[in-house]
Amino acid sequence: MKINPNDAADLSAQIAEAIRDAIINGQLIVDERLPSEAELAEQFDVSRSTVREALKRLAAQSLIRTQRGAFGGAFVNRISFEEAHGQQITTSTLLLSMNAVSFDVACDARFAMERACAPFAAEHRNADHLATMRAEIHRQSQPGLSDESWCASDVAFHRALVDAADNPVLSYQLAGAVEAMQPLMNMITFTARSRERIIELHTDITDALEAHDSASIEKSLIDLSTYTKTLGDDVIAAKQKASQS
Amino acid sequence: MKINPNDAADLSAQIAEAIRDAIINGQLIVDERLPSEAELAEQFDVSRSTVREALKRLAAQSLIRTQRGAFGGAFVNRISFEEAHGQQITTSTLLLSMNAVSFDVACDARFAMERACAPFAAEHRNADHLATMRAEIHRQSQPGLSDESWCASDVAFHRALVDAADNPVLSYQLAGAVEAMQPLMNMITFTARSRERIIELHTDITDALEAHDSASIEKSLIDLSTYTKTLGDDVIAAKQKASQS
DNA sequence: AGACTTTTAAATGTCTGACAAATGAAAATT
DNA sequence: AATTTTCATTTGTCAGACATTTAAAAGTCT
Repeated sequence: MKINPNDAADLSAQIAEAIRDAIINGQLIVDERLPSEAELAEQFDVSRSTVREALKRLAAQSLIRTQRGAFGGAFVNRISFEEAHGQQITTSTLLLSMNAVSFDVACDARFAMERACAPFAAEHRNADHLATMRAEIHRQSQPGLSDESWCASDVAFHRALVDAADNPVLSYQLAGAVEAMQPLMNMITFTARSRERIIELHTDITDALEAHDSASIEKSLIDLSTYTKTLGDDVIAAKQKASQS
Repeated sequence: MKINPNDAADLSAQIAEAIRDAIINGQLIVDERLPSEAELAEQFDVSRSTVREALKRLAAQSLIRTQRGAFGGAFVNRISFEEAHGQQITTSTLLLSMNAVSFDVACDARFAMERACAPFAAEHRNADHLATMRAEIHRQSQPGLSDESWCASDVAFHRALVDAADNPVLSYQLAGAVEAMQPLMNMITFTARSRERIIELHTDITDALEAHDSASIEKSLIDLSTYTKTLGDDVIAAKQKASQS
């Protein structure tokens, strides 16, 4: 095996790419052991350090795992939903925080995706989902709840709604997206009155879910989206006013 | 700066995590230069190789970029939608291929998310989007189109629909999800008759988009999803029959 | 024979020191 | 003033060494 020499990138990046390709197109299958670092170094005709840097790149993407000791080595990793989820959140969170995404755009995207799972949630929801959601609503109605706890409960509520769709692919994609947008959502300071309104909508959503009424879920989610955007606009307006004075 | 010594993980992983945290919580801002490898080695009290492995981990996630030469170094990278998109596709593709996701589940998820952007697409679509979609439909109706070209055109069509929503966050999330599921979709062998039916639905979608008719877009997408699942079931049934004989 | 301990080989993790290559600033030259 | 050269800095790569971990293999004891 030899690396394309006319490619300008670093050797370690090229080697990482070569191995990544081999994994993606199935030349290396799950749990298969890669050659040892020394062997790879010989095959690619580079030093062991360079091979190691390449392997660390792959490890950072959960494509491989390494094990020390005899009969250890680097193995193709079966990436789990949890790992993928974690990576998606890191990437998406940074993407949003670094690219000046407006609150409205993020809000639209978040609730649009959530709405997508309404029909499935309405069909597959079980008692556990409903219980979780009602428990979170109860928590949200506690007086003196801190902003962090409020937000955490909000995430848990929506997470339960997404999970009710009983589709791991949908859960993975949506939960990642929703969680990544949380920092943006946290810009909002929730007053007692706005909390009350949101709890109202959460209750509507849960009731509709219990009644298998997909259309009502979607309607309430649209209302929630609109209301959240209003709150966001207020915050922005207040900020602008503060900066002017 | 010192690393928690009671943590069992590799030093390079710990250092990568420490720097990643610093980036995520804003202690390091975009385009800021990190200390040189030698300085980091001193700060963390490890060798330069270990620091380098940590930096390669971060580079693999597009969190930093490096530049050689005097006044070069590692800089906090402003992750772009393209980069994030690419990473999401790699992760999601592997996740799906390695975890035995059923065709129906993937199909449901894919079309559910696409449906989510229908209202926005209906509102924001412009002539370019419609032109792209009609061009792809035209391509799809060419006789003798190879399976690869057909699939590529299908992706381009749906990509245009997603982009019509004019929401970069939605585009990023959905395009990534749709693209990641493409390998699963490619299991299907599209006969002339099934292509005809899909083109019909694509035309319906485009017409509805032109008419700003969100409900009809959603309805056609549901039909398309149902029909695609039928095709998938046929393939699976044919496979089972083949394996039995 | 079977259970336990010790040895050992193989692999990753880390460190040191060196040199190559790139790169932009500063100095020297025209 | 413009151009060229020098130079210091930094990443990229290499070679070799040792530490640590690990499971198989060999040895030992009951």
